Order: sequence, then C-alpha cells, then structure tokens
Amino acid sequence: MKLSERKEQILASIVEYYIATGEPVGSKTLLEHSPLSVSSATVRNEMAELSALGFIEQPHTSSGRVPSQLGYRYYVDNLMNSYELPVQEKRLIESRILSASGEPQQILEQAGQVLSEITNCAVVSTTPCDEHAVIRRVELVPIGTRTAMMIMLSSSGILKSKVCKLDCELSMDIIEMFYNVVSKNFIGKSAEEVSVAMIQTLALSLGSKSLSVSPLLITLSDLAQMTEQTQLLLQGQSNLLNYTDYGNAYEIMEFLRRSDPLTSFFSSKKNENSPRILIGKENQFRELQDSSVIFSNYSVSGKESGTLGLIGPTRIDYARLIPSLKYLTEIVGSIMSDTLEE
Amino acid sequence: MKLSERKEQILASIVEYYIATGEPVGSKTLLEHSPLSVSSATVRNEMAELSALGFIEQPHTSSGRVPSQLGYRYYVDNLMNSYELPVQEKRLIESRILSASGEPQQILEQAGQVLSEITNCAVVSTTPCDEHAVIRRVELVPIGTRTAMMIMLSSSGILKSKVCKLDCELSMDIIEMFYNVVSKNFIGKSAEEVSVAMIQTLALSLGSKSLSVSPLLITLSDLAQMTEQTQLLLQGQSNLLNYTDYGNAYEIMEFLRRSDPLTSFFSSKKNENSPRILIGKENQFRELQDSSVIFSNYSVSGKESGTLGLIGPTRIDYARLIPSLKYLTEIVGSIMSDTLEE
DNA sequence: GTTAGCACTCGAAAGTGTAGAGTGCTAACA
DNA sequence: TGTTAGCACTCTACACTTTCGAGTGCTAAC
Repeated sequence: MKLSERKEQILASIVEYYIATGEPVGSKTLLEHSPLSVSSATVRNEMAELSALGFIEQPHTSSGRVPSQLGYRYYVDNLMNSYELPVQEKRLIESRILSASGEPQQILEQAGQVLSEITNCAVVSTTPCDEHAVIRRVELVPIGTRTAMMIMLSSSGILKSKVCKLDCELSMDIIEMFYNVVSKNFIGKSAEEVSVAMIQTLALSLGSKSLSVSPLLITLSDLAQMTEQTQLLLQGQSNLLNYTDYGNAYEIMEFLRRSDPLTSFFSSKKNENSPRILIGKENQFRELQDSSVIFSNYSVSGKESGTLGLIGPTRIDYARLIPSLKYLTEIVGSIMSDTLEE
Repeated sequence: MKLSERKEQILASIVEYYIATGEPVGSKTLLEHSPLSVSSATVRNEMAELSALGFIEQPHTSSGRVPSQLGYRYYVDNLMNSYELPVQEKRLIESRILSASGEPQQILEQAGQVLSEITNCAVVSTTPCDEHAVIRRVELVPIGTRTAMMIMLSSSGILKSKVCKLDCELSMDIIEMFYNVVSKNFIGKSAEEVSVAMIQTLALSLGSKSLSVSPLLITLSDLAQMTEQTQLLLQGQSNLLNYTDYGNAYEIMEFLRRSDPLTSFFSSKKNENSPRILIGKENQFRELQDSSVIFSNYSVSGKESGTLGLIGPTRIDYARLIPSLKYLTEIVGSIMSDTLEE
C-alpha cells in the first residue's frame, strides 16, 4: 500500500520523534518538529486515517500516537534515509577490531563490543560455521607426563583446544602413532565426519595399542564437535536496562543467555539476504515480541559464515543502526578472510 | 563485643527472616518464626537495645527492624551455622565442571555458570595468575603462506594464541630460526621478562634476518603480555535483576563490566585468608556500597592463583553461599592442579 | 525481669481533585 | 473539497488526603 506524500511525511515524523524521545506524539508536538505547514486539525485528520489504516496506535484514548509494528515496517521499507557512517568513525572501528588477536572468537568479541557501544543494543554474534570446513591441522602439546593439550585448527580458521589426560605416560611412540592416525584419517575430513562410530572402528583397528591412544582419539572427537558447533556470543545486555518501558528486561536477558534458540534461528537464515530487520512480532520468539531484531551475515572468503545481530526495543534508531551493523559485518568478514588468505 | 544469648537469638532470627523474605521484621512476626518463649514486649525491649547498639535499623519509625551492616557482620562472625553441601550436589557440581575442556578459562566458565545458578548472584572470577609462571612452550602453526597462528603455553596452564601476519612467505628457514630464537631466549623465562626492549635487542642481534622474524617476535611479546594479564570473567549478572529494592542494577552491571577495578582488587587480596566476606560499605567501591562481596581464592599446585567471587545484595544467604563458594574454589583448584601435575 | 495495655507513628494503598495534553467532531472558510 | 478554528470531551500524571494496620516505646502492674 502506498500512502499519500503528506501521510508519509507525518508517519516519518511520528516514527522519528518517537524513536528519539520515547514519548507519544500529538498533533501539535508533531508540527513543532516538522516542516509541515498545515494546522494541527489537519494533522489530526491525517492521523485518524493513519490510525484506521493501522500504521499508528494510541496507548490510551487521549494520548499522542505511537508507531505500530506496521508503521515501523512502512518507515523502514519506504521512508528511512540511511545515515552513512563518517569515514573517521569507520577508521576508528576498524582499528579497534584489528587490535584483536586475529582469531574469529576474538574478532567477534571486539566487534560486538564496538557494536554494543555505538548502538546501545544487545549484540549477538555467531562464530563462523562452514559446513564444508575441514580439519586442517591437529597438534598435540605435552604438558605433563600424562597430560597433553590438543589443538585443532579448521580450514575456516576456528581454533579449539582441550586438555587430555592419559592413563599411561605419553611416550614419543604414542605421539608418533597419534600423528600418523591423524594425518591418515582426519586431516582434510570435515568435522561432521568424525563420529563416535568412526573413532571406535579406528580404535579397534589399532589393536593392542588402542588402549593408550584412545583417550587421545576421544579428545579429538570432542574437539571436532566443538569445531563444528556454532557458538553464540552475547554482549551489551546491560544496554537493555537503559530503556524504560521496555518489557521485562530480565526475561529478555535470560532468553538471550539460553542461546540455543537464537543460534539455530540464525543458522537457518544464513543464506538469506541481509541485513534483515524483524520488528516486534515479526520474529518468532515470545520473549522478543516487544523487541526488534536486526541481523546481518558476514562472509569469510566469499562464503556466508556467521551472523551479527542487534536486539533492542522496537523503537530503536533503525536509520542509524542498520548502516553501522552493515559496516561491522563487512569489516568482520574482510578481517577474517584476510587471516585465511593463502 | 559479646551479646547476651537472647539478643543473639533475636539478632539471628532477624537476619535469617530478613534474608529469606526481604521484609523488615517486627517483634510479633519474629516470635512467630522463632522458638523464643517470651512476649512481644520483651522482644521489643531487646530490639530497642540492639538498635541502640547499632546491630539493627529501622527503615522508618514504625516499621520492623532490618539488620545493619554491623548486624550482618556479627551474624556472619558469631551466629551463622554453615550449611554443608550434600554429597549428591557436590557430585553434580564436580561432573559439570569436569565436562569443561580442561583449560583454565573453560573450567572457570563452567564453575561460574554453576555458581551463578546455585547462588543467584553475579559471579566474577579471575584467571590463574602466577608471578613465577614461565613460558613453557611456543608453537607456530602455519595457516596460509603468510599467516601463522602462534600459541603460547605457560607453566601455569594458560594457553593463549594469536594470528600473526608476515610481510613475506613463511619459509621453513624462518620457522626454524624462530624456534631457535624462542628456545634460546624465551622458554623458561617469565612472561614479565619479555619486554619490548628485549625484543628490540634481540631483533638487532639477528641482523639482516630480523626483518622477516620481527613480526613473529612482536606477536610473541603480545602473547606474553596476554599470558601475564589476569582476566576477569563475569557471569550471572542477570541474577541481580531478581532482587527488587537492590540499588541501581544497571550501575552495578556497568561497574562489573569495567572489570579493571575488580581485577586489581582481587589481585591485591590474593594472599589473604579466604573466603573473605565484605558486607556493604566494607568494600571500597562506591557502586557496591549496597552489595556484599564474598570471594575466595583457589590454588593451583599449592599456590594461590586466582579468585572466585560472588556479588549480590547485602541480604544474601551467607550461610548457604559461603560453603558453596568454598567448595567451588576447592574443586576448581584441584581440577586445574590435576591438569598440570607432572 | 517480664508482661499487658495503650497511645502514637508512619508508610502503603486507596481515593479525590486538578492541570494539561490530546482527541474527534462540527461548522465555517477559501 | 480540503483546510481550519473552536469546543466539548477523555484520560493520564501528579499532588494531596484519608484510612488502615503493622509496629513502636512507654508505663504500670505482676
């Protein structure tokens, strides 16, 4: 549906004023903050129609208007002027992210930190997950006589490590055998392929030696699983406390902490266009019905790999946040790709 | 100061009832929840004296009494019966922590998770920091032709890694030279000793080859710094939102996020007896004047290494939390020590 | 030293009144 | 026909008052 130009102007004013102040907008107030040169009565008439069409709502009979979910949607789709990040700020952001250690986790952590600061939203991000990633390298670093740290590196740059305890001394023999087994059976395989069954078969084939190697193989399969699993990072939750009249902050924070639903939600959206904006009930989660979720995927080496998302009240500043999020995903992707470039 | 037995009994009742309900306790209510067989008037007389002595306070003239900071202190020092964790729960906790990867960070993360669940407090913990720890191992894992991941392992079990980008190809030559330099100059040294000056001197001594190795050395010094730095982990903040009438939760959460003050606070207390209990203004932080902080150190291989801490309102259940915290520090210490055992 | 009784205090909750922002409708106007 | 001024009406926020009850301190008697 296409609104008249004046209605659009009024709707945009309502959305922007409400986003800025959190106060419902009356016809008079609106005129004070808009270039419109008509009387308040005219505005009232237009507002009544916008109400009837469902674009704006009244918290109570005699209060100003507030954008409805539909109103926000129309605004985002048709009226919003995206604000472009100034180059200076881009530089600043870039340098902060480059100060991270270069590992995906750390890059995301820095990016999330920056994003939560500039957006005042909660930030969620998923670690890169590439179904076609393969195990590139496995290292075994002895720590004690019976303990070693195993490190797994995947082709998508994920590094995981785990301490492994053995039942017997970790001799050169065992280490050598382990590396042999690894290079023959694991390197170049995807993490998914490393199943418990596969480990068992392998252990059997080693015969008597399997006893000493099997703790290592179990650790290896744990690592494969950890590599395969997408992790959800959560930052800036405390930002949500700043919004008064924004539902039960505790409930939202608890929901975010339970990470699983969001992780699978993001994975399912991985190949769709981004950024995606879900306003209010457009998202499926009961706990986020009063929230907006904006998310965008970053690509590592040309492949969609993970997601950065923002969560805040529906009255967040879409025009400012969307470009910020977009820039952050671009830069996260490019820095991660850099690391992996051959 | 020693109170009479009856006063002690009354104080204990007040503290316990108030901790349980959050409601100020009146003389009548107190009798309903106490085995005391005197009249409410007698209790009132005793309460008046306890007020005069500063052990309890009245939020307003005609309301029940609430323990003062001094009252809590007396309770914790003299009246509290520590509750012992049932073996079953201990088992459960242990198994959850053992499921972590064995790295200090992960162990702490699990422990913090458990602790925040059973205490309903915010949990802070510091990674182990051992001034006498030395660099045990440095590994260089090539990722691309010009990128490599460097991994540093300290004798206290800390594992840090960073991606390093080189200006030229990472040849076998360079790798070999790097390992040489490392084993000659870094292994067995403490992380503190790795200074910028030292790196520079070293680079100079390598002459023409220094150009290709120096990015690696810089990364090495970054890693040394990361190893040396104590990190603060923060969990269960959202628990704090559950306490009504508990100051500005946002302010507290922001304070916890700024981690530096707490990190240095904990480091300064590392060699003191634990657990330590700071009630209300007994701690030095303006933001935590209405909170209690309970912390306890864990030792790895016999040396005090890091801290687990709980932060909540002054009316937390000391009798229950202190044993839980104590048990968690014991188990964290023992699991970490296990990993390092030679 | 303990207790019953009583007058007193004060906060929480519920009720009342008012100011002000905002509305919808109508009739007049360009 | 679209715009506007005017007006009666609605409803919230806020301040103020009243009431209720939990709790107190004090006193006199046991």
